[in-house]
Amino acid sequence: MKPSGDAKSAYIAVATRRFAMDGFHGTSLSHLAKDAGVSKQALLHFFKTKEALYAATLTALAERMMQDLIACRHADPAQWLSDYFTTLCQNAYADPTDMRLVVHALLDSDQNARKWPLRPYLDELIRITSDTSGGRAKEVSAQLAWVSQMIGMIQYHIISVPTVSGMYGADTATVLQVEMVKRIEHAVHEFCSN
Amino acid sequence: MKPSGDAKSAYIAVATRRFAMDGFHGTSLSHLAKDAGVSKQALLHFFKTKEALYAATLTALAERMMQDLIACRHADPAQWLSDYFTTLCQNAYADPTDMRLVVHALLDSDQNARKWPLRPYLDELIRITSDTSGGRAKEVSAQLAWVSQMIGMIQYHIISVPTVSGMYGADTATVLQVEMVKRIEHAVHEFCSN
DNA sequence: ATGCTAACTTACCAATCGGTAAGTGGTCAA
DNA sequence: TTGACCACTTACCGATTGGTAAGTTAGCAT
Repeated sequence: MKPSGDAKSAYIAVATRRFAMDGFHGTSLSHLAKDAGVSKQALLHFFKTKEALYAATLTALAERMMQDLIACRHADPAQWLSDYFTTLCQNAYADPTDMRLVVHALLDSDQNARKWPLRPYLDELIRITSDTSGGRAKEVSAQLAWVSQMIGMIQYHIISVPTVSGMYGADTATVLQVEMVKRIEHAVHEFCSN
Repeated sequence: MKPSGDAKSAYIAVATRRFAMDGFHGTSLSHLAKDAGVSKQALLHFFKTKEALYAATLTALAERMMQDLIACRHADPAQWLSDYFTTLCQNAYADPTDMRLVVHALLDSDQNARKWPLRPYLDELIRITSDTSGGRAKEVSAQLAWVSQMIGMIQYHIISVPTVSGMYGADTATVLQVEMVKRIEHAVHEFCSN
């Protein structure tokens, strides 16, 4: 028996890297096939269209994000958030793929916003936030705003690393990374103890 | 005499909108020509390649960003930053073009990072930040980190508006916008009076 | 009047795009 | 053994891509 699920998820992995690097329009089925070492139609056998493959990568991304969040679970919600955001940032330094994919998807999304798979992840983040002593004192919209701010500063920071490194040098970029993690911790602390 | 500069900047304006919407790879010369109401070769007459046109839009973008920043000049640097960041965000609600273009450029940039035209703008932002009472007490890397955080949260927030609107509804998105401006003001105040 | 140049146009190009059609070879249950 | 099915291949398709070549038209200095 051929390992059907394996091949499929292997294709998704390849597509994830490419879509994260070059975006939807910058990625062709030929490139993906070449990366995967198969013919273009091998991909189209599992995913009827390029859009379907893209959607599959976004779904897999959403599951990964949710798992990473749950993996950081902590009794103290403030500690949970602090751990999650800092590790999210640190991991992205080693591999910015997922962060880049999210931002690409945000820029693309008008057509796929309705079936956006990251909503459960966002809802969970808001729920944790509302459990903090600072979040309990605020309205839901304020919690959403804060979560949006945190995710925004991290993901934007990650995608700007190559540019910052090109503009100010690799050394400055490294120092910035250390400083950024400090700012994340500071932001969580400042929000949760308010 | 044909208005050479006018046509050229008109093409840049059209390209700016398209590139901001669909990114470099998602935009074709045919689409741009159609938008501008001329033939494809009219664009190639002024810009030898698609990349050259893209670079021109980024240069124009950088000048616009710098002008907007200078336009908010204020004797008190903290007030200057507060005014600038809030108006930047407010204007982007009406027209997110420039913010989208910056993010697209960040995702693209590996090849064009060396000649990135937004550096003077960033330098000026850092200079203003270092003039604040909070900035004076910190190292340069901390100022860069804070500026990066602020720009990141604003630009990411802007590009996520369609998605948030699709996920939580237009009403929630509107409330989020109001809340986000509050958070910007809060962040400036918190940093500058530290 | 003439020649030069800027600002275009139509015509055309090879390459690549996403996707279809029609097989091919292996594994499986019956 | 047979026949169905799965994972995949080669061959091919019209449409579109960025870009070249060769005009064409207008204004302007001489």
